[in-house]
Amino acid sequence: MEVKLPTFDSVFSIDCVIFGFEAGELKILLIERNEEPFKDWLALPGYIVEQDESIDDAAERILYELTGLRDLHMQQFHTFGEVNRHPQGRVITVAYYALIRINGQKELRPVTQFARKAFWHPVNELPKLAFDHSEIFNTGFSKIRRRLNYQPIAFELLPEKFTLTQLQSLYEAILNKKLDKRNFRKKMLSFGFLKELDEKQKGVSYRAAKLYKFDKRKYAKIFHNDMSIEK
Amino acid sequence: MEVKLPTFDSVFSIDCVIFGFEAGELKILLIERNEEPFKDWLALPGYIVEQDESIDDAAERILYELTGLRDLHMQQFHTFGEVNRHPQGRVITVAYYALIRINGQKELRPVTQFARKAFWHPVNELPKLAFDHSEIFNTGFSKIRRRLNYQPIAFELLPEKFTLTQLQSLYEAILNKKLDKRNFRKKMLSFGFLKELDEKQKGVSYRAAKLYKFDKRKYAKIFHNDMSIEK
DNA sequence: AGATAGTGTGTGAAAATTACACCATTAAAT
DNA sequence: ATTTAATGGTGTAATTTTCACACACTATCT
Repeated sequence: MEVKLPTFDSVFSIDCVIFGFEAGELKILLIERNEEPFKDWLALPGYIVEQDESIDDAAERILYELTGLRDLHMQQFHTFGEVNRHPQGRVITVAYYALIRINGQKELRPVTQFARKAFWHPVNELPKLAFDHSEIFNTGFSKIRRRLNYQPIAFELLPEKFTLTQLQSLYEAILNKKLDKRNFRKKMLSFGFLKELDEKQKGVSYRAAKLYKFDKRKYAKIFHNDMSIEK
Repeated sequence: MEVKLPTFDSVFSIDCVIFGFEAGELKILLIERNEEPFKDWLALPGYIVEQDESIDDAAERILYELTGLRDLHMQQFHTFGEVNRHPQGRVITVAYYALIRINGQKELRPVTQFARKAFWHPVNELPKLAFDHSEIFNTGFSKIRRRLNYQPIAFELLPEKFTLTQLQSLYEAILNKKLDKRNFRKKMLSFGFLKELDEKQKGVSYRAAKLYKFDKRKYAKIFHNDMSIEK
């Protein structure tokens, strides 16, 4: 009964596409590799899965080790399994994405020697990346663009308190198109999950904008099941 | 320079959720296992990936070996990587789905001894399945339900020539809700990718319905980029 | 006091969605 | 020949959603 499974002489890894938003620009997290192959190249944070950890756990651990970032909600979006992805052998990779607030405080500090450094890079004008990481990035970017239409993922990229203009410019950055201000506000507010605060922006040299919060509880109530579908 | 990659002492596999539509019912393809563990249990068609084949190729091969079916367009939809999914060791599984016309002609005939037989089973009242296959099925089913809203996947389940009533009842089976006949027809026809044929249904004991075809070329023209998104 | 930069607001037209019911056609049964 | 059972096929009005569009207000800086 205790049959031993055949083993698979290959490597199983994780790559992470981590989106952030800063200064009106959408960015992703890259590392500078400190190991062959592709030493000195820029790459997505990624590494090998251990045998006794789930892939979700591995994704968290690996991102932490390479960038110092923790406790993000990462979601897998695709698995890359072509035969010749890696110059040294068969590697199968599950790609994850997350969206987070870029936060000056949280320093990006790799805790392994495998990455020399980690930093944010605008998604426009990405340089060539190691392996097939450009393809992985593109796949991930299309996924979140689509997901933006039916999931409240944008709020994970903004500070807790944000203005409607910030929210709009984030949508514009992800969708890569201009939106109409009045229609955007009307629609966002009509969802009913934005909570208007009694606070205003500070330190700006123009009329201060109202601040809003994303109200998870209301969101959950409103969209208990799904958003779309007609009769 | 030629660093050997560490090997991963684990198994990498594929499971397939194959949807078909027959007699007004949505069905999936199951096999009866002929090997431990879970010998004699019902399961999704699935097996181990070889080292020199891509995961997409593996999915095709495995489905063929277990069921005799070939040349479907399978798409991966999720990777299952919990540590204790398999009683005998670490197994990571990429799950694929496909939608196909069930066709009496094409016999389901496993070509390996690993499956005793393969057969279609209605998605309602699925029995307990081996491993975590029930969870895999559920995940896949939600995916296609969502994808139905923005991709023309339903046509893959119908014969080449179909009636609008058949199309509607398929939508109803997937979405698990009744739709309004007039609105459904109006909407479907308004897309402009259904080609009305000069033919009618035969062999029915009531008024014969017009037959339609899905016109891929027109579909591609109309939806070159994407369907949704507002301004 | 004036320049600057971004905030905040409403309406009307067009399009899409929804609700809703009856006659037409065919084959089989009588 | 007539009836029955089953499904095919069609239109309209009310409602909701989407879209296009422009200007006055406020805070700060000089």
